[in-house]
Parts: sequence; structure tokens; C-alpha cells
Amino acid sequence: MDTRRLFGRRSIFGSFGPETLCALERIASIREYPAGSTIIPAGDPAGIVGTVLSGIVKLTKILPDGRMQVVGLLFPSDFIGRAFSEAWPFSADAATDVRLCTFDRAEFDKLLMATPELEHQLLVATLDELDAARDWMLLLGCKTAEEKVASFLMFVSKRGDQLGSAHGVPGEFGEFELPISRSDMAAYLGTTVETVSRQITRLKTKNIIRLTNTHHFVVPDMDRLAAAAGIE
Amino acid sequence: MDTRRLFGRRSIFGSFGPETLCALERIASIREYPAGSTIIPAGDPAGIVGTVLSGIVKLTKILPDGRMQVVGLLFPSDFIGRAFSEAWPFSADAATDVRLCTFDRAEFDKLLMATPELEHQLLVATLDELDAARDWMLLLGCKTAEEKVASFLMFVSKRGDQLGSAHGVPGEFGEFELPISRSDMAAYLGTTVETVSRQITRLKTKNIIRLTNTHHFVVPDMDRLAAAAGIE
DNA sequence: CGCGGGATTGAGCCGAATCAATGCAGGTGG
DNA sequence: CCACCTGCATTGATTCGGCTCAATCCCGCG
Repeated sequence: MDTRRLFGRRSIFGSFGPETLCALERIASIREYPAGSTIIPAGDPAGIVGTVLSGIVKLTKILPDGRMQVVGLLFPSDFIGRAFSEAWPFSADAATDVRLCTFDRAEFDKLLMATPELEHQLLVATLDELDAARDWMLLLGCKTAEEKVASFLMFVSKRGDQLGSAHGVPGEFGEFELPISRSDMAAYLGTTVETVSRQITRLKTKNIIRLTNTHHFVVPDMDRLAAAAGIE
Repeated sequence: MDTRRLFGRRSIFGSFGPETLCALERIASIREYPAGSTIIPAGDPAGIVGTVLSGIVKLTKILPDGRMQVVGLLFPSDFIGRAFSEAWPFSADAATDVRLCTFDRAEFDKLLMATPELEHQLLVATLDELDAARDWMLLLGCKTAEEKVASFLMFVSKRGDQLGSAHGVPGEFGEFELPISRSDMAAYLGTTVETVSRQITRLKTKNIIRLTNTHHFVVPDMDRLAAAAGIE
């Protein structure tokens, strides 16, 4: 198989030579998860790591009383896993049907130690995730419900091109498929389903967005959406 | 000077041999920043990286209209800097008087590329920061004002021992100095000064905490504080 | 002693949560 | 093919936590 195509050029494996890719391929396997299923439960020893091939993975944390927060969304080409830690600090669930390219954790850690360049790429990816997490803290701490929803739409429209041909109109920036549910959106935005719904209709009546159906969004003017999102 | 003592054993440099420490020492210099001053402004090319020697550094993001969120707090021994990026994505300010051990960014990046073990330590530190950021997202998205304040006190009591003898009673877990202002707390918790103040008095009347003065906290029973924080 | 900045307390209001009902589409079985 | 069910989304009515505005307090300091 064409390993490079498989992982995608944007993945942390995108820049490697054939030797490393071969080493990876030998410990790789494909797994599928239906929407709603749990990929890695919270607190797991987490024997696998991998990259997302298709679909969207949500990383969630919950409080003892059941309140839940989505702390990360993984799109195709994103790395999933927590190197150098025995306990997986949150739950990873399939927000849509998901295909993963997985590696055995122990094997991957070994490869990681032996391949500084791989570790470098992982560091770069982790720094990017940290930046994203901090952007999200700004959103959770400061923004109004309308700004939250608008920000989320901007976020997805930017990463939507990574959803493959099935979702997301390629090249078309202002039109995209949002394959996740309203309740997942709410959990990501630190709000409720009802509020998300209300803010979407609000943005509709302001003509900032249009919907052809529940999950297909059209943004005529990205700048107006950005303004509604508080720019950042 | 005793470089290992200088950086601290918990810093990313804690485990290095004399050769690397020497290489570091040659590009290191000490800088001081008074409380309230800006260490690195947002968007800066950020020519320096380093570790915190004493004091507390806050990392902040602001929206165009002035709303502000603290997205990270750095304690002594924490690493400050963003490797492999030309733009510093937020502002770093001194929440108290701060002493830093700084390195020239270009030099440090070079050393980083040449020393896989250093990069490994940086990766581990970054992963920890990411975990912390995600814990904070749970707090910002889900918790009530009282839980937020209680969580913050738990957080500081755990890291307070790193504040040095000046602040923080060494060894004593349930008693600590909180050297930052109420408004910084509020900005970290995604709330307002008034709310923070009210919740502190609430915790006081419940006898979960006691204050000897505005910045000195006593926690008789850490488990009760944890319960008020929503455990996590 | 009076000044000033941070912290606390109070009154009222507003945005978003909650509770509850209705709408809507896809799937199933009669 | 249509009636029904089920899960998700939308809309409405009401409540409430936390924000805003404003006054007062406290303590260190000149």
C-alpha cells in the first residue's frame, strides 16, 4: 500500500523516508469504529496510538456528576494517543464513523525513542494542539454564546477540507458539511443544545449563514462570520 | 554556579549531564521583571526562551474588544517559550516579581536540534501542559463559580511548594501564600473579580478555608475543598 | 492622617440554563 | 405505501447564576 498517501502528507509522518514508513507499516493496522462508540475509555492503559484516516474523534472529560466537556476534536491526519504516559487522561469517542490507523503503543514508543525526527514531528504537533487548546480556553472563558457558535463554524470551515470528498466541498471555503451532532457542538462550546440551536437560527436571520439541511452550512461572507465570532 | 540547582531538578533540564548543562550555561542569562510588566508581548518574534526561577508568569490572550483570558500560569522550574514558531501566540506577563533564566532562541533551537534528549524532555513538558490546559477547559466549560475557585485553590496548593521559601510554607500542604491578585484569578477562571471574592467568602463561611490575610490561605481539610471543587 | 489601589459587599438586571412541548426526518413493520 | 416510532433539532416559557454598576471597606504608605 502507499503508506504516505495512507497517512496523509499533513500527518506527523508526512515527511518521512521509505525506511521509517516501512517500520511504521509493519506495526500498523486499520480499525473502524461506528459513530458513538468509545475508542479509548478514560483512565485506560491505552495500548494503542495512531492517526485518524476518516471521521471525527472527540476527546472528552467528565465530572463525577456527569457534566461533560469536549476538550479536543481530531480530524483526518491528526495524531491520536498520549506518548510516555501510562494512563489515558480522557475518553476518546467516535463523533462520526471513524477509521483509524493504529500502532501498538509499546512498539511505537520504541520507534519514537530510536527516531529523533519522529519525536520532533510529534513535538511540533503537540505544540500546535496546545495552541489550539489555549485558543479554546479564550473562547470558553470570554465569548458569548453567539460568538462561540460562530467561532466553531469558522474552525470547522478551516479544517473541513480535511474531511475528504465524502464531506466538505473541496476548495469551496464558504460551504461545508458539519457531520457532528448539535449536542457534541454544545459540549465542545461549553453550552447547551438549545443555546446552540438558538444561536444558529440567530446567525441565519442575520443572513450570516444559510443551511440547506441540518448539517450543511453555507457562509456567503466569511468576514461577517469572523466579526460575529469576535475575530480573535 | 551550580547550574543544576539553578534550573531545579523538576525543570526540563533536571536530568542532564554536565556537558549539556555547560552548553546551556554558555547561552544563559538572568533577567528580572517587576510585577505587572510584560515579558513577551503577543505576536512578538520572541527571541528568548527560558525557565522561571522565581515568581509567577501568566500567559494571556485578549479579544479585540479587550476581554482577556489567562491561558496558563508558569511557576518556578516551568519552561517558558515556544520552540519552532516565529510568532509568540499570546502575551507573557509577570503576575508577581519574576526572575527568569533566559536563552537566546536561535541558540536554543540549535541546541535542541543537536540534543534529542533535550527535545524529549521538552516534549514531555509540553504534553503535561496540554493535559493541564484540557483540565482547565473542563473547568471553564462545566464548573460553577464556587467549583472554579475551589479548583484554583487546590491547584495552587499543589504547586505552591514550588514557590520557594519566600511564599508557600514548605511541607505544609494545607497552608499557602497565593501571591497573585484577585483579578488575575478571575481572568484565569473565566469570571469576574466580584464573583471570585464572593465565592471566597462563601468557602470561608462554610469553614472549608480560612484566611489570615488577603493572600494567605489555610485549608483545614483538603478533602472538603476537593468536594467543593467537584473532585475532577 | 489622609490618600489610593485592591478587595469586599450590595442591588438589580440580563444571558443562558432548565424544563417542557413541538417539529421533523429516517427507518421499521404492518 | 402509509402509520408509527425513535432520535435529533427547534422553539417557547420560566428561572437563576453570575455580570454590571456602584458603594464601602481595608490596609499599606507617603
